[in-house]
Amino acid sequence: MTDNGRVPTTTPRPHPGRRTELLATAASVFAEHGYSATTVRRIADEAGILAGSLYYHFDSKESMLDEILSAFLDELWAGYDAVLAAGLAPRETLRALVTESFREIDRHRAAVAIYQREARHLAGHPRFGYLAASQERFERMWLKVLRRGVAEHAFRADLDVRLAYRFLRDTVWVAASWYRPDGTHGPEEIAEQYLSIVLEGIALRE
Amino acid sequence: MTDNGRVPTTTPRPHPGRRTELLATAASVFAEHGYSATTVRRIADEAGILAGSLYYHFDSKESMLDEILSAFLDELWAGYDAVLAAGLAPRETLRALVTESFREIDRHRAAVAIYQREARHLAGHPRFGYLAASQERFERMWLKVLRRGVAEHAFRADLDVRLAYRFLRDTVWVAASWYRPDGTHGPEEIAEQYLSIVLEGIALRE
Amino acid sequence: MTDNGRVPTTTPRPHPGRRTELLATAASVFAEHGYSATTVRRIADEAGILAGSLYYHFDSKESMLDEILSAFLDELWAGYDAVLAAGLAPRETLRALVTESFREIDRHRAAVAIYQREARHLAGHPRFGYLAASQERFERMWLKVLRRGVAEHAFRADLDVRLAYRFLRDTVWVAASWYRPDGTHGPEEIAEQYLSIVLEGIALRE
Amino acid sequence: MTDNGRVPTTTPRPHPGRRTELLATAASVFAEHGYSATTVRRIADEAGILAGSLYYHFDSKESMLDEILSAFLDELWAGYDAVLAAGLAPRETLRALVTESFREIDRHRAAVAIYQREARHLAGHPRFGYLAASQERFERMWLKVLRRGVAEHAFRADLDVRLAYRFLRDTVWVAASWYRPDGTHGPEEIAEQYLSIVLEGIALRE
DNA sequence: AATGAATGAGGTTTCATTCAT
DNA sequence: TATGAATGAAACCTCATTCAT
Repeated sequence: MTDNGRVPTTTPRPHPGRRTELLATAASVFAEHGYSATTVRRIADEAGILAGSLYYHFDSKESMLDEILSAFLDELWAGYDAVLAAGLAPRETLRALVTESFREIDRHRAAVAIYQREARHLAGHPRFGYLAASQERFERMWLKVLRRGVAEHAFRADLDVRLAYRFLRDTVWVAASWYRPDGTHGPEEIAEQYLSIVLEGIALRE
Repeated sequence: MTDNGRVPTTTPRPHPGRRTELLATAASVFAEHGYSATTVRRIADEAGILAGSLYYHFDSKESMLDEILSAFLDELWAGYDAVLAAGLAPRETLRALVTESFREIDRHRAAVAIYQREARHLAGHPRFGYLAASQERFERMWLKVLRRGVAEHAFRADLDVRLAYRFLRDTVWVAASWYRPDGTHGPEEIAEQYLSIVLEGIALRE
Repeated sequence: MTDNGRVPTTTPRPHPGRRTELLATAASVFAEHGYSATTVRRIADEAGILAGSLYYHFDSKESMLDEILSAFLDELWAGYDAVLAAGLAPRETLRALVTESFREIDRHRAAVAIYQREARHLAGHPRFGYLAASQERFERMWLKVLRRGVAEHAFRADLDVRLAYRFLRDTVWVAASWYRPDGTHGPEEIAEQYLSIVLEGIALRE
Repeated sequence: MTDNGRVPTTTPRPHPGRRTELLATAASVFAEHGYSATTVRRIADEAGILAGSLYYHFDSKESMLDEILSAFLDELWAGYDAVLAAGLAPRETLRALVTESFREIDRHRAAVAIYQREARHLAGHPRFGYLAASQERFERMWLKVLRRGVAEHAFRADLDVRLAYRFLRDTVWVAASWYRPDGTHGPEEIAEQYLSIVLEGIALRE
């Protein structure tokens, strides 16, 4: 057990299946080129097999996407739920949620990048209805935290909570597009710096 | 009304630019569905012509994308250059750059959205080398402003300028994905609220 | 009147029409790239107009080809008929026919090249039935000359006339693909050298 | 009949080369209709598959052409090189080269016909640079043989070697357009008759 | 005579998917 | 599990042709 609970995803575990490896490959290609610009053949090439062989493991290209996104969201919400269940004060809740988000980026960078790029467009399809549901839940969660924070004088009274919500949402997830974990900073450190800007601003206080 | 039979120039001239119209159509479809998921036929449908007819005006789907992005970047940099030429103090420069960015989002929402989604992926292609160039110039510009601001005590001394740069960059452009100008707030007002968060933070100051 | 009756085709006569100029342009493009690889736009470009404008002058691309080929064949047969009407001996008839052929190559190089390339393929189409007719007439003409020449001891008794016919036919017309009149030799001189090889062979006689 | 259940190897093996079959089909269609008038669908029809299926085997229509021509030229030069390596006298070298050429026509009729029709036009494209190279090598080879023949009194002293070269070149290859091997004469016999005309001429010797 | 814009048919190519082996 | 070959739909693009101006 490591002290931060991180398990590098590159370690191939005993063998929960070729599927998992292939999904990781698919996710990384989707993340790099976008879902619709990614050909099934490209994924197969990257995995060292032929395109047709993927269909032994998956129904379709879409179902790979589906598995990637739903697995990611499941984990994400498990993390969020744990935070929310802790019953912290607004400011601490916000810190914990942001930190948890950066941990998810660290673990599922590819999935987060795919989510960022494709969610709006996919949310319309019935198969991906859970994306829209998740977005709404996400929004409710943040608005609630922010409103409580304003009410309890943790956040500025003049805060436009809807704007702040979008600000936080974008700010956090877009990081997936540049954050590379090989660096010296772990997700918690990055989160800390983000929070410093979000909470205190960049201007010098007089 | 004129005595030489010429129609007043305010009347829509023979075609100040069918191209321009078609590019706007293309941009809005690219923005909505993503470049590679957009079919040329969809653009044509939206424009009320047949798919093949687009090729009277453009070489290829890719060249439409190219024109959209390069026209946008040209305008964007014209705006930025005007701001930089004004020689304002760091804090005011930052305000002006952010405000200018929101104005560009207002004018070229589709182009900005496309840029957001596709730039990283495109920057590799030789044809889109100017995207990479623009990104570097963008980074240099922001880092310079932020560093000067720290040096001149406009911004916090402990600011991680690289992180703040990414923060600003993402924060500003991602707004293109949700900002809708039909609302009551113009780009300047949105910019003002963003700046308030970025500069002062969301936490209540004691 | 020149002493060989040649009129350079590049001289634009008083104005028998834009048609003639355009046909010359079309012929040269067809000759260079082949009929089906030639686009109507290419012809128009070469002529300095837009593709659609060609249709003011011609019904179709095919009708341009038709005019080019039929004009060529008309002139060719006028020349051959004059030779045949002269009632020369076989050997002199052959010389005259070959010489006349080289003159036609000189005047209608493009048309000859087109004919070479496309005749076999076109002869099937009803519209180009005259090509097949011309080919048959051509064959009959040559076989007659050769047979008479054998009978009258002008040509070798062991000559395979069908093979010799093909040999002559190919040999003469293929010259259109390399013969360039800018050189120092006129068509009559080239013909003379060809005839020397055809009649006497290249081997040294002991 | 074998005791290990394996089908005797004379039975069409799994696929010694579907590619090769398809190339033969493509070559025959290209030869008949010309490269650019040939549709990929026509080739596929002739092969009994769908047009798209060709792209499992080949990159493009152009790459089929490329393979056909380069395979042909490789074989052709292997044959010529064997002849040249034999170190025969000029007259015998010429006989052997012409005979070898007719053998190639016999084996690769389609490729030769395509070469005849398209080489000049293609030699410009970078991809087909080897065509130009081959043409130059061809020319050097023939000029050398002819010049040696003149010097060694095998051929007429007054021979215009450049003209004779073109004459031979055209004469030999154009035969591909009419020569059909189903006939009673093999390529060697046709070559013999050609050589008789080329060497001795058609005129009766007094 | 010529332009500018479009049509519509059809061409080449791509690609997710299938399936016998 | 995976391959090799193919399908079939649809994508991008080309091009001869039309037509109002």
